[in-house]
Amino acid sequence: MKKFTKTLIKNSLRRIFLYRACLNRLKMMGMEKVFSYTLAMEAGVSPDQVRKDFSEFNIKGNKRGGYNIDELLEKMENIFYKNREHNIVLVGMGNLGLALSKYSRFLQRNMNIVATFDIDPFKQKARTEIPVYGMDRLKEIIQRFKVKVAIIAVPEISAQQVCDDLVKAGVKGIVNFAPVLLKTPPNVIVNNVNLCDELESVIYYVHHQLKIEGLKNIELLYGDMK
Amino acid sequence: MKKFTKTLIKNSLRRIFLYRACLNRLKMMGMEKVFSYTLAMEAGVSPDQVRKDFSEFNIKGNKRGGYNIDELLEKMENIFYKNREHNIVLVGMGNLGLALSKYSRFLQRNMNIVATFDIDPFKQKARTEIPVYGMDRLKEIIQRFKVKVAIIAVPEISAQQVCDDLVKAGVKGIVNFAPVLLKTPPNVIVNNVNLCDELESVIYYVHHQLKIEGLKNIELLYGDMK
DNA sequence: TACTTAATGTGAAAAAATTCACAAAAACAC
DNA sequence: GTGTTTTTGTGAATTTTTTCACATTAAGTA
Ligand SMILES: NC(=O)c1ccc[n+]([C@@H]2O[C@H](COP(=O)([O-])OP(=O)(O)OC[C@H]3O[C@@H](n4cnc5c(N)ncnc54)[C@H](O)[C@@H]3O)[C@@H](O)[C@H]2O)c1
Ligand SMILES: NC(=O)c1ccc[n+]([C@@H]2O[C@H](COP(=O)([O-])OP(=O)(O)OC[C@H]3O[C@@H](n4cnc5c(N)ncnc54)[C@H](O)[C@@H]3O)[C@@H](O)[C@H]2O)c1
Repeated sequence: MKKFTKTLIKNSLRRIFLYRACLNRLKMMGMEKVFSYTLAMEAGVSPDQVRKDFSEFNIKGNKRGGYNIDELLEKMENIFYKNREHNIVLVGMGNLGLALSKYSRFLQRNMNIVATFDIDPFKQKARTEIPVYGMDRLKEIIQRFKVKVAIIAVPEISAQQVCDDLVKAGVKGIVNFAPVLLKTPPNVIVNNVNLCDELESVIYYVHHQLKIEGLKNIELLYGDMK
Repeated sequence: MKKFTKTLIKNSLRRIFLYRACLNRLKMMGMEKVFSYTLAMEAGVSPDQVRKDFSEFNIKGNKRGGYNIDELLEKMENIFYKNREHNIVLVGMGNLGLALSKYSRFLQRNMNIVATFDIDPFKQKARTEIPVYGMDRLKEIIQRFKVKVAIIAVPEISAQQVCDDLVKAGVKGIVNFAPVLLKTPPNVIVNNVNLCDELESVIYYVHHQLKIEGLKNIELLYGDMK
């Protein structure tokens, strides 16, 4: 039986995002070029991995000269279709939605939240500059702005309904913050962000690490018994 | 050269979180047991994968009888050390920090934000019930509550400094929302959550999908030319 | 110009993750 | 109780990802 999944995000693409973040930082620090070694150090991967990833996306550098940071960044922007503007909508203007709507980095990266929606659009209107609409205008506005990607920040219980409405209105990609797995047609991409899981996975590793450290201490006490 | 990374989160563990979310939902829908097939459908993976993952974490079911949902959930809680309470701190009470501090699901899952910190602790004090302290009390409170895990929601520019302070105070795991890669000693786990990247990766896939669909249409127009 | 050095880029090898395939166990049927 | 069916659990096979290794290229040097 084949996999059912459709939300898989390739490791190499994930790392391209990572490299870009590193490059931006290195650039800010005044650097103009990098070697795979430098970037690898910065990103926490191996230099081979960096070169292999670049190879996959057909990014070329200069033999012995490394990579020009600006050129790299530009190539990456192309990968992300960054030249174009992307219109986004956000559904659910509660605590999280409000924070996201104020997040300026989205715009810095050409992702423009053109409208937000809430079942109760009057609640947050005063606290934000982005328009807040009722759900009845979802389809109209998504189509007007040719929106293809949406953020869901409504309670768990409403998420699937909102998702269905978005898909009906023509949305093809969703970042979902509600802790449910959304059901969508196969041509609609969903990226679930589950902050509880992120926190819990850290707790998991911390406890394991502590356990391992504890065991090491025991070993130190009793010596190597192998 | 070996990898430098230390923030890798194993796929199988990620999926255990996924399975738990699915199981909770299935339970809510009134189900009491599942087969690997059912859970796989729900989680969007293959049944083999489910069984293999369970095998890795030494979770056993009943031949021909599938798995009892409650037992599964309990075993998973053990994996996550869920029986214990986990004290967490949150640094940075801006837009995102405020939303996170109000997120009730953390507590539902035994993760208790015992205190929050901000360079300007008076700003948000009125808007939240969790105490907001100045950075001068970080070490004291972390040690008093035996906090091992922290959330960073401060601006990019301050994140490394805050991270260093947390590590000095004894924190062993960090969920970082600032879009920078933090440098930590090897025994400190960092999980970076980059919401821009999550959004951009969806945009990437949507555009590729659209491109592929476009190509398919061209193929349909011209027939199979192989 | 020729020689040395330092980096990339990519097939090949190794490792890791996933899928296959089937023996073993349990439930059910008669 | 015997036979059939269904599902688990896990080694083996396969696929994917990562790492290795080195030929290739460019820069520096004398
Ligand atoms: N607050 C956080 O920090 C946080 C963190 C991670 C995940 N989440 C998740 O994000 C979602 C929102 O969390 P929140 O804390 O902002 O909750 P919230 O209750 O503050 O906000 C939810 C908003 O959605 C609106 N809403 C409800 N039903 C709707 C519908 N059918 N259509 C349109 N809008 C609707 C509500 O009016 C409200 O404004 C939840 O699923 C939550 O689990 C929140
Ligand atoms: N707002 C969002 O939705 C969002 C989304 C993704 C990521 N982020 C990231 O999360 C971080 C916070 O975002 P925000 O929108 O909440 O920003 P914000 O400016 O609203 O909040 C930052 C808070 O950190 C505090 N702070 C600044 N320096 C500090 C220091 N040295 N020690 C302690 N506290 C300090 C400030 O007083 C402020 O309250 C940023 O790094 C941002 O990139 C935010």
